[in-house]
Amino acid sequence: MKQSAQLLRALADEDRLRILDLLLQEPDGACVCELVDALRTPQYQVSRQLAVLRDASLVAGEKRGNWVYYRVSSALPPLAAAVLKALTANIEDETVREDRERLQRRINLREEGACTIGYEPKRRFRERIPMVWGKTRA
Amino acid sequence: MKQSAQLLRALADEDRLRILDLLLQEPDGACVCELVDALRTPQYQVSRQLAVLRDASLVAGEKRGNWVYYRVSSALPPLAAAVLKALTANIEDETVREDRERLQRRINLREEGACTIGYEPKRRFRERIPMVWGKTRA
DNA sequence: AGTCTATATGCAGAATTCTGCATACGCTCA
DNA sequence: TGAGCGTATGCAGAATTCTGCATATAGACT
Repeated sequence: MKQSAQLLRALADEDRLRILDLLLQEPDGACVCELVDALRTPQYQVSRQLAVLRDASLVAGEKRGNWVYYRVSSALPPLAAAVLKALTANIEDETVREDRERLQRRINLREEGACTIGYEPKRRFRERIPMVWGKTRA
Repeated sequence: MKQSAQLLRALADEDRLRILDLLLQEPDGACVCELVDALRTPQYQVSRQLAVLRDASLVAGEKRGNWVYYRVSSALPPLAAAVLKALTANIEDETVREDRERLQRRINLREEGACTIGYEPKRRFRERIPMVWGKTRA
């Protein structure tokens, strides 16, 4: 019961729900800068909410080069699964729609399946990124 | 999305989950003093948590004489219904079991379906309580 | 009328959470 | 090695929530 309350607490935040919704759209993961762009929320906020979700075992992050790709945990507690299912069921939400659109646009900018651009000011494409989905170190 | 977060927020508390669990056991309602006894939590706390649940439209209260009987709202938002269903599904919880037992014992003390005793110190039975489920005034 | 009883709530101080900034960390590339 | 980048986090002040007490309110009895 106490655990359930804690779990619900981790879920009971609009930003975190938006993040989870986005990650559910991208089962293979999305990196933080992609989420930042989609949510239009400061990077440190997104990182913090991800930390909360991570502590609750709702998401997992994997580092690939400079980027960290997050995805929804494969084995969600039943309660969390029920919540997310019920959540994504009724989508008349403007915010959600826009978030998803922005994420999709951002995902389309990937090169060979990997994020290659960062944040606004310096946003320039790089040619040739050695690591693509694989580990960095040989 | 924002509404969902608010709803989850109302649910994300152990005491409130315990209350909801108890009220789900007693579809016809339980009065505050019965909940207080079952939860072994100060009366003002129970009243406050009930107020939170009431504000979230998760429970409804009806006054009968001095007593107020609460029950789970008949038309729960789908998200809340999903949460409560998932919650009451896995019951290996010691706390929940004890809560339910205490409530059941307390319910058994009712006379003609109505609560007739109050709180610990003065707990004495009264004979003849004019209002039973019905309105007080003739 | 006055008293008693069940429930609700105002309030102040404690505790927790939120917010934004600045910066730390780890990695990559020159 | 040093600069640059994506990400994480320490920190301080603001804001919110929690806690317990005391009391208010409404109804029911004498």
